[in-house]
Amino acid sequence: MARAAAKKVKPRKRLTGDERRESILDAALGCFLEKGYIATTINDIREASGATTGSIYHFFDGKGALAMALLEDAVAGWSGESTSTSETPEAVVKASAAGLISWGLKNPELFRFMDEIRTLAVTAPEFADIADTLVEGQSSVSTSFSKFVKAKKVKDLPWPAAHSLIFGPAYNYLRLATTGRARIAAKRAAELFGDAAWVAVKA
Amino acid sequence: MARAAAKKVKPRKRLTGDERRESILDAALGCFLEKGYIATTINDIREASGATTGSIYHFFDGKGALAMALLEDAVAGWSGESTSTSETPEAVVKASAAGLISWGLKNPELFRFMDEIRTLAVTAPEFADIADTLVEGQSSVSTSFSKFVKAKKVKDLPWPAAHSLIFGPAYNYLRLATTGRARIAAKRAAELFGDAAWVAVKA
Amino acid sequence: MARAAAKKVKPRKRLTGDERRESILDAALGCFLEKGYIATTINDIREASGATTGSIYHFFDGKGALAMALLEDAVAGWSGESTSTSETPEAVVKASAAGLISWGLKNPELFRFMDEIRTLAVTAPEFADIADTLVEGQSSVSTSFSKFVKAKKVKDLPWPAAHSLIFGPAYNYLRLATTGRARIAAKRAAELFGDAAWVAVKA
Amino acid sequence: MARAAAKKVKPRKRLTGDERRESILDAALGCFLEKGYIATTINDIREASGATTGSIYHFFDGKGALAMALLEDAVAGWSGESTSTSETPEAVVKASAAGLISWGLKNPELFRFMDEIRTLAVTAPEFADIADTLVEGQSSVSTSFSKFVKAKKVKDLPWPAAHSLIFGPAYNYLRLATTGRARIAAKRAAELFGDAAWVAVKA
DNA sequence: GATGAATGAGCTTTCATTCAT
DNA sequence: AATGAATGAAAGCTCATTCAT
Repeated sequence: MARAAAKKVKPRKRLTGDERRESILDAALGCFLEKGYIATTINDIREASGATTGSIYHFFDGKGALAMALLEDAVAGWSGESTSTSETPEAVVKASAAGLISWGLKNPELFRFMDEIRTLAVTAPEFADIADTLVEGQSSVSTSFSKFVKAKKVKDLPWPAAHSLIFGPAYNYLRLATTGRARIAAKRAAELFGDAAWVAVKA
Repeated sequence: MARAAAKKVKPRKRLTGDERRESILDAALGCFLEKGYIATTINDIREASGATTGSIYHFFDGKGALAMALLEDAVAGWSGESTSTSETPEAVVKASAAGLISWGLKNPELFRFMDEIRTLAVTAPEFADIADTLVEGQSSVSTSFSKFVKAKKVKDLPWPAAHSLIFGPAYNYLRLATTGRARIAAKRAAELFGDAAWVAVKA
Repeated sequence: MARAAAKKVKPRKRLTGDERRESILDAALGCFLEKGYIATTINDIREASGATTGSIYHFFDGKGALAMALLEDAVAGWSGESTSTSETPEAVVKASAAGLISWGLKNPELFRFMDEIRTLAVTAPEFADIADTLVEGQSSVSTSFSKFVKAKKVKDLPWPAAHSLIFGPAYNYLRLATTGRARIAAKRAAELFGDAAWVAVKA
Repeated sequence: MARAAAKKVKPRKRLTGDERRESILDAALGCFLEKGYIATTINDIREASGATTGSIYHFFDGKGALAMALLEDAVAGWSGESTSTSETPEAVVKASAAGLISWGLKNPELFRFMDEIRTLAVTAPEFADIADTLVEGQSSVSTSFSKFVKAKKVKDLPWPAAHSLIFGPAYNYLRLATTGRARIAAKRAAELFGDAAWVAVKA
């Protein structure tokens, strides 16, 4: 007896290797941003990218590897935002906090994604490598800060404490803002938390 | 149709409802702290508690309900730690930040658990109810802060911003400390972040 | 640390054995009618009756036994409805079909319940005993029909065929009516299907 | 976090998608007929088909979807059997009832399956969509009947009543026959119930 | 009689990953 | 390089039934 035929497969566009790789990355990013890393399945990425399961595994070592590839870009983007034109302690500190705010408010879903991975990294071994970066952000500020301490421009604080004073408020605010619990104009927020960071650590 | 009749069973220690309930909660807490909420399975809790699957579901509606029961305790503990003896703006603000630090350093695993659930709450509907509490902490400080604003004792900031300035550094520090990235004496840390909180928001 | 106390138990009204038995039967009937036999759990009955699980099993041998107890009453009710005052072939046949309609439209949920059990009885051994009754209804009509055949008052049909001609339309109509697919005035429907039954089998 | 990597597996016969799909459908049908839809588990189907759980879910959305796929075939078979060569009222009505009988006696297990699902559909939401079709059968007869009413060829009855008079006896008889309670030669039965249907509704 | 905690096999379903084609 | 069928352990959860108290 005739049965409903298996569902028709839509012909797939032929892409070069690099294009396919990119399209998978894009799709993965979209999925991770939209529904979170955990809730995203390989199948979601397959559907969003138009690639096949096998293809995804041909290019990447799995869900974790996809996340890692994307995180590196994300961290780089955040880094770029935080660069100050001047090298004075005040400028560097302010730019660090303000940059985090600017970047986070511009990329709220990316921020949430990073926050999620950061949390997972505490227990998931696959993210152990990137955990430090996610928790502490770019390390260049750490280096600068040591110099400022020696120059007595800022309080003599261990880096974790300084990091918390500089980035903590901004990070906290982004958590509120990216989950719809706060909304100040981005510019004002960047200024506010930049100033606060400097007040908190200046000598 | 009918489920297979129960087979002969090895007799199990008979506990009263409350005892069993407690033993399940304790086991769940242990598992969540050890391997994280997501990685913990009902089976883990079953083994750790000595209860059976059915018993766990007899007392709780599932993994989420267990987490919720535990979180209420956690929030209560944090709340208790943050009470100041005085009601002056300075005392309240300092106690809030210092209390979070004290509680978190005393209960590092509980803090990590809270932090994990807070992140999950962004996407997991089962934690939507408690999300606000986890993100913003006790709301009483929010009320007090409004009064301080009217009395011109603190800066006129929207609560999300103020919350970030007061709790952000402490929260950030706890994240570093509870994952082995920082270690200052608890007392000094509480003082440091209490003072910083006050400096950040005072008028 | 204090935990939410186990939920308070509302004091239970003390009933005599017979009262308790009745209350369980009533609750079971209500549940079966409302959500169907399969979808009803012992827990549903427990909640609806106010009895405890143990109590239910003290009085009945399980879900199946509860259904059987109720079915006997149901069948009796149906039987009662179908009795004709006269014993003429026409009166008996008409009363049989009309009685089924009257009873079914008066007890639509009970009809659905019986229909459900009848279907289950095909594969579920626990209902094998009652299967015949559920499929064929009261057997007294069968006996009468044989006599009518001998008296040449009705067609000479094997009982299954006669049963189908007499009860089939009514049964079919009840299936439509009790699932919201038909609605004729009960009286008219009883007449209609009574007449049709007689036309179908009369010699 | 990550699911345990797949272990080494025993190689399984490789089938094309369609072959595997068919083998699963066949196995499901066999199980449903043998033990009933409700009593059949995915595991039963897995064992009967030789597919793995994952494979079954790869092709179908679950037990309900399997039943639906099979039902479509069943309804189609029934429909095909009921087509009359002539379009006169008498031919159409007779063919409808006789066709149901013929199809049902040829596919007794399929009829039982349909009957089971029809009953379940009353309460099971997953079958709500197909419920009407299962209860009322093919709708084309309904359309024809309206025309016959207008042409005064048949009694002026609402469709549910007409449906019951036409199909009710046949349906009832099939229920008896497919559960071993009746056995008339198929041809005679088709004639008998075809004639009865026409007598019941002709003007 | 009455209680309700305890049982645990069994259910449906998910999904990261593999690998024959 | 690409495909997608196949894998199968493991997850969360259900529920008729038992039995110590």
